[in-house]
Amino acid sequence: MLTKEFIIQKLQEKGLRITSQRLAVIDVLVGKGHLHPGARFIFKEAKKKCPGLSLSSVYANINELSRYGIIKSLEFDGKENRCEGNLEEHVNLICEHCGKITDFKIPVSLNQREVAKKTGFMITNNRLEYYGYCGECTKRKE
Amino acid sequence: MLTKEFIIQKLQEKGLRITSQRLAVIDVLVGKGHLHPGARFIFKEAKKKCPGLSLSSVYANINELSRYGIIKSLEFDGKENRCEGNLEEHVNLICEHCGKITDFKIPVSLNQREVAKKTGFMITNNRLEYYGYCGECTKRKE
DNA sequence: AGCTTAACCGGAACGATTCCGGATAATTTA
DNA sequence: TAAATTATCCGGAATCGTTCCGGTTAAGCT
Repeated sequence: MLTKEFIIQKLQEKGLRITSQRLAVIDVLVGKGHLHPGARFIFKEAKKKCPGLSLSSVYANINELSRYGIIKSLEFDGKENRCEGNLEEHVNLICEHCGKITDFKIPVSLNQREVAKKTGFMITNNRLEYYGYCGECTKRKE
Repeated sequence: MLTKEFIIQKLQEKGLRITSQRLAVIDVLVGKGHLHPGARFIFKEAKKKCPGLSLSSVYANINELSRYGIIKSLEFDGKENRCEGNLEEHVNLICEHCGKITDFKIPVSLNQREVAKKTGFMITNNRLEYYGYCGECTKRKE
């Protein structure tokens, strides 16, 4: 699981500064109950701890964390991007109704070597998503 | 494989009109050698056969075809969306260097019932992507 | 405490997509 | 095969998330 301490350590290794804005953003990213937050949500939440925070700084921080492989940024049809801290191979279950994103560990993962052998394609990253309706929204529908 | 005739038949079933603009767009979508075209590419190509074509019509057609499940629209980080006609479950191998998208049949697919049983999530659609470098771009790099 | 410069801010710019209202043409009906 | 209906088209304006910019602030080193 992604922790504040881990991120701070990583940032210091890279020589990046630990600013109050950055800490506020990180707090939201590692905060419980709100996995996969979008930029607007991070902005709104982080502003509580850091009132002067600007939206551009939120984006700058997301990009920086993403560049160093600390988080991953997922983007969706027109909608805003969502951040994710779980870097293990998994499938994202995305609810079309409420937007909630749940991680699902893959039982069998695609063999990257097999792909490389058959196609010559060298895999560096992945994005696996199933769209549909989460348990709660399925119940509510009935 | 997606054919022009198949699409036209589907459209007629749904009571949609067969216009010259629509045909030009479909021609690009089913055209050989250019799988996964983006809106701008479709616009540019389709304009050759239908000079008066507008970009908004291209988008309208993509949306219509997508709404009826004839094609799928994939979108990427800031970049433009890409259309795909292969609706069977597969992984898209996306080259970070040249942007080429190759389909890769999945040997073992995730069991949807298993997901539903464990999480209550009802899958309706999926998006499976591996990012990296295609064979040609890997060679070129060396 | 002073220096360097990464990080910040606000607002303007960007780019893909959508929305609009009037014009056009595909299809149906007589 | 002409008239009627209305889906589709067009061009341009609007939208919206994200990025870029130039000037300012403050983190971290000496």
